[in-house]
Amino acid sequence: MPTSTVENYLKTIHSLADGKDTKHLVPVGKVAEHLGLTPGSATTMMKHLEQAGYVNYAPRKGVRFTREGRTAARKVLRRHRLIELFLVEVMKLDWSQVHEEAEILEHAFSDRLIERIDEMLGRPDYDPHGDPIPDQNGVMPARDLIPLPECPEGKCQLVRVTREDPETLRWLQQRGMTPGARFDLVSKNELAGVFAIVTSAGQSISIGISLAECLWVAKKRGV
Amino acid sequence: MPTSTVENYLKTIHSLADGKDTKHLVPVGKVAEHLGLTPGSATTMMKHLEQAGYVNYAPRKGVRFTREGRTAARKVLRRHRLIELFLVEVMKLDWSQVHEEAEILEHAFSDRLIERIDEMLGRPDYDPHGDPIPDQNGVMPARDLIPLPECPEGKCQLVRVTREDPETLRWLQQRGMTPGARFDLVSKNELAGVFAIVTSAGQSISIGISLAECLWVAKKRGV
DNA sequence: GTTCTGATTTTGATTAGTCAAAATCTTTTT
DNA sequence: AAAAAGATTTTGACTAATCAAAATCAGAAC
Repeated sequence: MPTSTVENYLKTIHSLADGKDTKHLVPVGKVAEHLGLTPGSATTMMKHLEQAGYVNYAPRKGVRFTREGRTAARKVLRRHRLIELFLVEVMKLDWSQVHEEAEILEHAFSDRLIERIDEMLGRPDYDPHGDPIPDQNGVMPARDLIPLPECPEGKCQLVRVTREDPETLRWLQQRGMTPGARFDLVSKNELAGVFAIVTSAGQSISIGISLAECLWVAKKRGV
Repeated sequence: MPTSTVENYLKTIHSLADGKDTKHLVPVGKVAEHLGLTPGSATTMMKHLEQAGYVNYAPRKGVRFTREGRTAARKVLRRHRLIELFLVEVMKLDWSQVHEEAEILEHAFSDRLIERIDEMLGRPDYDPHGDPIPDQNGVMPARDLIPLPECPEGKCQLVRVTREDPETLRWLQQRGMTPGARFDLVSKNELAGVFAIVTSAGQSISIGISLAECLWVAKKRGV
C-alpha cells in the first residue's frame, strides 16, 4: 500500500499529465509547486516513486507514469470522487466543502467501504464537480467537453467545474452555476479576458478568463 | 491537533485507566503491550505526552491523565464510537467489522462530519458494542453494569461487549448474543471457568471466563 | 561559442515514530 | 542484607518526509 504522501504525489502527477499523451514528461518542479513543497523534496520523492515502479524518471526532464503508476493514481481518484459524491448525496454536506473533506478521507476509507459507497450510489460515473469516476480497473468514462473560452456564443450546459477552493465554488453555487446548469453565453471578450453569461435564473454575470477555463461545457454533436 | 499516533496512545491510556480512580497510575509497559510496541517506544512517547500536557508521568511508576488528556482521549473515543454506529446504521456494515474500520477513520473525520453524524443518528448514547459515546465535552453517559461472572444466575440482558476481534464478535453474533439480547444464565462454574447460558432462541452455549468478563449485563435495581 | 538564467539536484539537518539491546532501578526472594 | 528477577529507561540506529541553501546542468541570449 502506498503511504498517503505517495498517494498525493500520484494524484498530482495524474492531474498535471491530464490530457497530455502517454510520453509527456511532467516537470518535477511543477509537482513540487502543485503540492506546495520545495523542489528538492519532490526530486527525492521521484526517485522513490521510480524505485516503487510508479513512474519513469528522467532527471532534469521530468516524470511520466508507468502503467502501475497510472492505475494507482486512478484508484486514489476513484476513492476521492466517490467520497465527494457520498458526502453530498448521503451526508448532505455542501458542494463547496466536500473537496477538502475528501482530500483527507481518501487515504482512510477501506476498499470494502468504497465498494459499499459505489453500490449505494448506483455506480455513478461522475462526482459533484463533474469529474469522471474511474472504475475498479482505472478506466475513466470519456466525454467530449470544451472549456468556456472555446465555446461558441449561445445556449449551453455546464458539465464540469475544475476548481476546488470553497470560496470560488460557493460564489458559483450562489449563482446557480453548478454542474448540470443551463446558461447563455452572451458575449466573449478574449482580449479583455471577460465572458458574459446569463444564468437560467436570468442573472447576468461576468467571468474572468482564468475561472472560465475551469468551466467545461458539453461539445455539441457534429461540431 | 494531536497526531494519529498520539491519539492512539491517548485511547490506550484511557482504556487501561477505565474504572480506576483519577490518581491510578497506568504502567508504561502495559501501554506498550496494548499497542504492540516495545516498552522503549512507549517511554519516549510518555515524555512527549507529558510535554504536551496530556499526562503526568512518574518514571518507573506510570502515567495518569491530566484533565486535558482525558478530554482529548474522550474526543477520540467519541469519534470512534459515532463512526462505528454510523457504519452499522447507515453504511450497513457488519457489527463484527466496524471496529477495525473505525480504528482508522477516527483519525480522518473532521469535527464537522462527526457533528453531522451525531445529528443524523439522533445524538445516540451508545455504540453498537454498547460502549458509551462521550458528548462534545467528554462527558460519558453512566450506567451500572456488571460483567457476567458477577451476575447471579437467572434471566438477564446483554448490554455491552468489550471485545473487538471480528472472530469472537461473529461467533457471538451468530448466537444472537449482541447488545440488547436477553438470555438465561443457567450455571456458573467459577472453578472450571465456564458459564452456561441459554439464548433467547433457546440455544445452550458455554462461555469461558475470559470472554464472560467481556460480557456486561445491567445491574438490577436494588441489588 | 561563451555567458547568463532558471530549473533541478545534491547535501546536510530536522522531526516523528520506531526497534534492539544495554543499562538501570525496584521489588521480591532468600 | 545480598542476590535475583522483572520492569523500565537509555542509547544508538533507522525510516519517511521535509526544508534551506549550495552545487549543477541545460537551454537561451549574446
